[in-house]
Amino acid sequence: MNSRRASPPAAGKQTVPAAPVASPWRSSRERLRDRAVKREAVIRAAAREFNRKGYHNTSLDDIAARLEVTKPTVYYYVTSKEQLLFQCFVAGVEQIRAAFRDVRHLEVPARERLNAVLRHYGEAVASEFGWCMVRAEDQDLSPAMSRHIKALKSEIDHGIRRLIREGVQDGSIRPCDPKMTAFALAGALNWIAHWYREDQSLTGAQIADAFVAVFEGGLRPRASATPLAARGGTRRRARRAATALTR
Amino acid sequence: MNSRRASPPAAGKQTVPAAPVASPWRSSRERLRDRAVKREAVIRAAAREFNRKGYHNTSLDDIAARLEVTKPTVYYYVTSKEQLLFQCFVAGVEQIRAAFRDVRHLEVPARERLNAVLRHYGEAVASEFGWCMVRAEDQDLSPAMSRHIKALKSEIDHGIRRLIREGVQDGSIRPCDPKMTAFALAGALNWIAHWYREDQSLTGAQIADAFVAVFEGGLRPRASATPLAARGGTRRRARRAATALTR
DNA sequence: GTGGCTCCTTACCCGCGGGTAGGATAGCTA
DNA sequence: TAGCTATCCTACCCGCGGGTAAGGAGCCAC
Repeated sequence: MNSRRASPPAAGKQTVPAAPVASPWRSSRERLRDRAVKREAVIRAAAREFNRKGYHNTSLDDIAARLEVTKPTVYYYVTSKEQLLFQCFVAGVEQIRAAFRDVRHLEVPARERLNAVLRHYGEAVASEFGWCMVRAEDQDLSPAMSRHIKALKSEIDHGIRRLIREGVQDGSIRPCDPKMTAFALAGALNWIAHWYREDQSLTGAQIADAFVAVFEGGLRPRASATPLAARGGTRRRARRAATALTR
Repeated sequence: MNSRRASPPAAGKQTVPAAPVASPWRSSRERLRDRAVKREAVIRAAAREFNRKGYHNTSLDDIAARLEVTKPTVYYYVTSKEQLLFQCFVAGVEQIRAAFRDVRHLEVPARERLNAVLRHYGEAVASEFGWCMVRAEDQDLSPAMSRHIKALKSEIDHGIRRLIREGVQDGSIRPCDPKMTAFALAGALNWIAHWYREDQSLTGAQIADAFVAVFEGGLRPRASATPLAARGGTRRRARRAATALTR
């Protein structure tokens, strides 16, 4: 089930999106014949295209063209477009489930475990499967698959809530509403899939780190100042207009 | 340009989604004839359908059926499906722009102004235009409209960053990276559009309030405890397994 | 009452894209 | 050499849905 480690030939990282992704069919002469590898390549290619153009704007001809094969070949490895999306989703979500498993037995406060999960979460969302994982709409899927996906999402959601509750109990997280807090955290991370592009300067992990820092510390200053966000805090203002648009 | 205040007849809030939305064509006899009102009704109906089924899964026949008219009638008020999405987007984003205008001249610390904006932001995302505003993909739009939408989104993004910078300067917000912080905040709020349904218990404003509380305080406890998220914080753990799944 | 305008209809076009039918080719087995 | 299977192809089907053509019913001006 988790044989998703073996990546295809990988002909070096190419930032030019026009170039075809590393494809097992590359030299039509000496074709490899490992079915699983090819099937995986199909799923990866689909993920990339969905990522670039969205599910509905990607045709199976597009995906096939990327792999330098024809549409029926894609259908040889996959039964429908819907299943393709589903597989991409599962590939992405599996990374997050793995993160939960990894921290489950760490002997550190819950907040640190939560942070570790969120970091992997961010990486997964920034990965090539991020789009599919995050934006697979249940309206695009059959009821059965929709249920399946909802269950997986719910599992992750409740995993985060549980870590939050544990953190509140062991004192590493300040008291809060686990449900809404989980929504806020997951939402911020999910949203990465909407703006992140691989050719960006930051990696998924770096973004996740930055977000975790924001979540941990909060906006309000730690030291002293503004005792209760009280009324007349007008003082420091005034030089506002001057500094507004500079840098 | 901002004549978007006048809402149609509004025959009471109906939670049953099957029932048609309040429609000016309701009684086919005495039809109103104010063009702007009808056009607006078309846009609202489109927003509702996009919200329910997504852009690509909504046909113009669906929208027309909701209004109890035929497809060409819809085309009488709108030139294309794309424009429909764009109008929904603008309607939503205008609420947020209004929030920025409202706080611009308040004489309070920047953090409070930011909070006010985020509250309105959350309300807008939870509104009927939330889906369109947040999930309108530029891949679905012509280059021209895509540019337009990007510009509006960028304006909002930079508005948030500016408030954060000002907050850091006036001391109401602890030092942070404005860009990443803005991404985290906006992402969490945008994500509301993915899970919020109108028939839910919480209103958009309540959700936004809860999120703002999380952002402000942060996860780390305020008082004492865990000086620097240091190493061996294993102590309080142990009763973990017992309390994990209770409540 | 006639021309013209607004608004909405029925009936249609047509391309895109998911999905399939029915072979070819290549390699393995014997 | 024949035969079988795995893999990939060319050629096709067909429904959905965006968008249009053309006309008819009400209404107003003169």
